[in-house]
Amino acid sequence: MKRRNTQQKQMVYDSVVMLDHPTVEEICCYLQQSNVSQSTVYRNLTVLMDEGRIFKIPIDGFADRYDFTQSRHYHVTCRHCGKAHDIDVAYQSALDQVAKGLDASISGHTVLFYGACDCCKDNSEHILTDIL
Amino acid sequence: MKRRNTQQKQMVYDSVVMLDHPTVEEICCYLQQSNVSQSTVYRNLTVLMDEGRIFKIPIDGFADRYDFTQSRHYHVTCRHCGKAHDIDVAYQSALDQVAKGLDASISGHTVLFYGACDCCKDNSEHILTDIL
DNA sequence: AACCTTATTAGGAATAATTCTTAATAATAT
DNA sequence: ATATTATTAAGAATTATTCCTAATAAGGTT
Repeated sequence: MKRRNTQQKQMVYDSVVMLDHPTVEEICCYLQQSNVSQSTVYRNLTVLMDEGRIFKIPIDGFADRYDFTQSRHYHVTCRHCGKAHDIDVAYQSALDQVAKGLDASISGHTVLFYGACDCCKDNSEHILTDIL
Repeated sequence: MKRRNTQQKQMVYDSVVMLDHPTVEEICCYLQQSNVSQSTVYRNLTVLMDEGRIFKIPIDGFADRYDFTQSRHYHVTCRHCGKAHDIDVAYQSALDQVAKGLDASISGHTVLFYGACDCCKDNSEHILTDIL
């Protein structure tokens, strides 16, 4: 089955790049004006992940988010707002080395930090009352 | 609101300890004979996470799994069978140090390795035909 | 440039996962 | 023992995701 380059697929990819670590809902909302259907968004997210052009960031208690593949980096996910933020950590290759020593054939790894992002840290009182 | 120590809550906790990184479904199945309802399982998993006694392992493409809090460790999640396996990695404190330097108040971190677990690596042909 | 072939789409139905609702129960304090 | 109220079972409701089908359009061929 040869893959086609459809406008919808490109728009889904573009929205992942354009929006900042969007959720499915945010992508759908953004593409709603372009008449891209919800199932098309889901399907193309899967396709783009298969192609390695994007990947998913699991967020505990909130909707998963998507990021496009550029330089390797990790993420902080915020317990208050559920957003993801890029961070650079020096240990990628060290952890790759660890992976080689494991009794499993590892194809990759990720590090997830969780806490309050810069934005929520400042307004933590306000945010907490919003949430609780 | 003061928390109670119910039999059901204890059974949910015990099943997370007893079963090996179970999914919600596996816990429900295990507790079915004890007449613990599904919503009680969900509710108590949330409660136990709030109390810090258990935590969730997100598994891409498969159901989330749960683990109980003991010594700090990371996990390998298998792309074939969706199971989680414990691993020890030397970088916990190094990554904690990284967290301190970040422009966010970090409360924790985790590392997720993904690939084929020992079991699936051996039977990868068989497993692949099962899946694809 | 018109024509095939067939992957992809829109739209909605179907399914699966999780949360919510309510009256009954049982854990804990008094 | 009794009272208070958090917790429960059961299932309804909601939400997220996948599946289905006829119509469309991408991209190769002439």
